[in-house]
Amino acid sequence: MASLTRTIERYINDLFDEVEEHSVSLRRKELAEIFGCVPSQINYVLRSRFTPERGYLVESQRGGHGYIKILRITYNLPEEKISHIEDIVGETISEQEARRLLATLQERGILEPRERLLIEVALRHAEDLGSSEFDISPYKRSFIQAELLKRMLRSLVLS
Amino acid sequence: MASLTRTIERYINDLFDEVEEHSVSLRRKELAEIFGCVPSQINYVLRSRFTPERGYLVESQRGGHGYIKILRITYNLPEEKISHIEDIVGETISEQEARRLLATLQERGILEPRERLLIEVALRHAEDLGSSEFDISPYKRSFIQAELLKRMLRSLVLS
DNA sequence: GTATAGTTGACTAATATTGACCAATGGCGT
DNA sequence: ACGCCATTGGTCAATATTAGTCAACTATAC
Repeated sequence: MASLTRTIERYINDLFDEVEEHSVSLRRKELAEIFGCVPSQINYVLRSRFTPERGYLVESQRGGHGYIKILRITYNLPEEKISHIEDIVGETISEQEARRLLATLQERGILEPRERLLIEVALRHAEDLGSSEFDISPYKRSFIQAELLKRMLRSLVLS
Repeated sequence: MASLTRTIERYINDLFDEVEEHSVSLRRKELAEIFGCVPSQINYVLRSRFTPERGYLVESQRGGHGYIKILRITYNLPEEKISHIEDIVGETISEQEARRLLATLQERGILEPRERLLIEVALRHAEDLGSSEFDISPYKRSFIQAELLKRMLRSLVLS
């Protein structure tokens, strides 16, 4: 049994491929009927899959002529991409957040698999060192890892 | 008695051979039932065998329709190549030696420029942290950097 | 005999799905 | 203009389902 959420996510991604635009529009109720689910399921898909972390923004309007519009974030300059990445990583980052971000970046073709691997190895090394070798607090470890991650991603964007 | 961990490891490796893909997907609970063990045993196998350092990445999701996906980025790690890395890098390494090694590897086409960049950034970060943030001796810093370098090169299985 | 690796299970955390209730918008009748 | 109300999307909480963590215990290797 396939996951409803993933099915709807794929459907929306296919829409993006078809229109070849930076945005797609849809009607929540219609989409829910297509997939035979409650309308709020669509909100769940948007909230969990089409987030800024994954490079999307969502606009919507209620009432008559209501709609949902999904925008794919684009960058005109490398600096914009860097600042977006820095926003997402933030001051500190959990191992889980970091891994998810890397998966997304690979998914979007920003990172090669081998590059993702190198970054994960470096983060893990920092974690190992901070937790066992030295006795760094979890907060500071996540701060250090955020800094390392930002540096590595920054270097790639500029290369 | 063959170890459960090794048995499950072989099972997953066989899956890779069968599907001839870069990734395989599992359900933790199913796998545990196949081998008649507790689910957390699967986590142990993943943690100890399918690590980034060995060229694998693991993605997973909890909840409904949860899964575990193992990605094989690099593999076929011949023991002699790995020990070769250990020999070249050694116990400690200076920044200069590291740079020279990376330049050579890139010239030989073993490392992509972006991969070299990632490694240099990680080494630099370790150096910065060890010298200014904490107060680590130069010897220990070069030891830590050698360890990091070896881990990153090992993950890519270079010779 | 000690250190390392493997095994187990109780407890924790995250994700997907559903539905009842809430909020906003615009058209239409007055 | 105003207000009703049909229409459209949003929020939240309950529940089921799945994976993760951690620490104690056992087995194996040196």
